[in-house]
Amino acid sequence: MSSKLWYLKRCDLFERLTPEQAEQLEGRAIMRRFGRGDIIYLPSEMARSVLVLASGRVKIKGVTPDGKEFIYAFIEPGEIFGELALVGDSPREEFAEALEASEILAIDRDDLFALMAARPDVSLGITKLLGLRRRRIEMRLRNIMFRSNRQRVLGVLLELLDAYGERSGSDWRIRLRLSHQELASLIGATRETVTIVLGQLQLEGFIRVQRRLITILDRDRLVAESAAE
Amino acid sequence: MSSKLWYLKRCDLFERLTPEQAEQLEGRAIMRRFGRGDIIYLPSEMARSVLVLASGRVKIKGVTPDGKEFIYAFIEPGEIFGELALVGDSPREEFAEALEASEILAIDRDDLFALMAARPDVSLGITKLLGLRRRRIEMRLRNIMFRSNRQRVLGVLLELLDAYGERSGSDWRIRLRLSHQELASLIGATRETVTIVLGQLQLEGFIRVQRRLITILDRDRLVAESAAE
DNA sequence: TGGCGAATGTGTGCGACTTCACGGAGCCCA
DNA sequence: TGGGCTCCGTGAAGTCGCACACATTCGCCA
Repeated sequence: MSSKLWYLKRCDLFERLTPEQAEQLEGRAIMRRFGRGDIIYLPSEMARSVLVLASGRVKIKGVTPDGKEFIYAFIEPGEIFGELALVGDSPREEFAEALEASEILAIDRDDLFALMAARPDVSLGITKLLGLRRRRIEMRLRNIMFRSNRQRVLGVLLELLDAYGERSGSDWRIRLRLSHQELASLIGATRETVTIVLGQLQLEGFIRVQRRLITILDRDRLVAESAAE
Repeated sequence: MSSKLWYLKRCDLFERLTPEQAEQLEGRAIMRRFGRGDIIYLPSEMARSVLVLASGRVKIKGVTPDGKEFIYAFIEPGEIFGELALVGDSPREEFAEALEASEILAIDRDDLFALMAARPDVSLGITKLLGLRRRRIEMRLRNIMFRSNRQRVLGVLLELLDAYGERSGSDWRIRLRLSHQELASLIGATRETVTIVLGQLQLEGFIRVQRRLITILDRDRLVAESAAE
C-alpha cells in the first residue's frame, strides 16, 4: 500500500471508502513536504484544494493590519484543513503554517465534490466537520468578548484541556506545548500579560507551569473560577 | 398553496424541490409565532429542529457569565437558523430572540436529513451555508482581536454595509437599524464607547448618524482607514 | 398631546493592559 | 561545550476603555 493511501485511511472521513474509491482519490492527490515555519497557503491565494495533514503539526492563523498574529486553530495528523475551499470561489483569508516538519496531502476540491456526490456519508461528514469547527470558533468568540485577560486565559486553558488534555497521575496536562506568545495569540493579549496571569494562576495553585508544559492541578476549581462572575 | 409551503419556497435551499418533496416537508413542518423580545430557543435546550424565518427579524446571541449580551448574527426572512442542530447531539449554546413579531417554521432535523439524502444539492447547500457562516464568524474574530474600539467600529460598519447596505443617492446606508447598544454587543465594547466613536467618525466626515440610521458618506476613505495600521 | 420608557450625549475617575526596555534562563546544534 | 537564538520574567510609564452618574432627546402610544 502506498504511503499516500495509508495516510488517507488514517483520516476519519475516508476510512470507510471502498478500495476503488480510495485508490481513485489517492491517484489524484499530491503529497508535499514542508519544514518548520514554512507557509502552506496564504490569504488571497485561490482555494482549489483541501488539505490532509499526514504528519507534523500545522497552525491556521491570521495577521492584523498592524502585523500582530492571531491563531484560529491547530491541526493534528489525520485532520483536514483548508476545507473552506469547498465553499464558493473566494480566495483564502488565512494562513496555514507548518509548526514542524510536516507531510501534507492535497486533494483537488473537484475530486472531493465527486466523492461527496457518490458517498452521502462523506458529504455528511464534511457538513459535520464544518459545523464542529464553527461551534469551536463561536466558543472562542464567547471566551473573548467582554472578558478580562485572566478570564480569557482560564477559558483557553479549559478549551485546550478539552481538545488536547491527557492524564498525568491525578492531574491533567495539555499535550500541545505552547509558548506564552502562542497562548497570547489565541486570546488576543500580549505575551507579557499571559506570563503574568500564568504566574498568578500558578501561585494560586490552579496550575503548574514548566516552560511550555502546563499541568492543571485543580480542574474543578478552575472550571468554577472560569464560570464565575 | 398553503402559507407554510409558500414560505418554504422563499428559502433558497428549498426553492428547487419537486412538488412532492416540498409538500412532504411542509406537512411535517410546524409554524409558530413569536412577539418582540420572545426567546425562540435557549442554550442547553436539545437541538431537534432547524428553523426557517418566514417573517420578522431574529437575532442569535449569547450571554457572558456576568450577564453581558453579545450578538452572533441577525437573521432575515427566508434565512435558516439553528442549523447546528444538524451537527451531533449536543445542546444549543446560544439564544435566538425575536426582534419583532415573527413567524417561524420548524423542521425536524430527521426530516431534513432524509431530504439531504435524497437531494445532494440540498446537502451541498447546507454545507455551503455552514461554511459561509463560519467564514463570517472568523471575520468577526479577526475584526476584534488586537484592535481598538475605533477600528472595531469601522470594521463592523463595513461588515454591515456588505450584508445590509443599500444605495441612498450617492451614499450608502445600512438597512438594518441598530442601536448603539446592539453595535456594542457586536464588537465587545460598551454602549458609551460606541456613542463616542460614532460621534468622532461623524465629525471626521466618514458617516452621518441619525438615531438608528447610519449613512456611509465616504466608503473608500472608511475602507482605507479600517485597513490602515 | 402629554407622558413615559428607551436611546443617546457627556464627564470624571480609575484600573487593566499595553508598550518599551532589558536581564536572565533554557535549549539546540555546530 | 559554548555561542546564539528563542523564550520567559519583571518593571516603569502611559493610555485606552470601563464603570458610574446624569442630563437630554426621541418616539411611541394611550
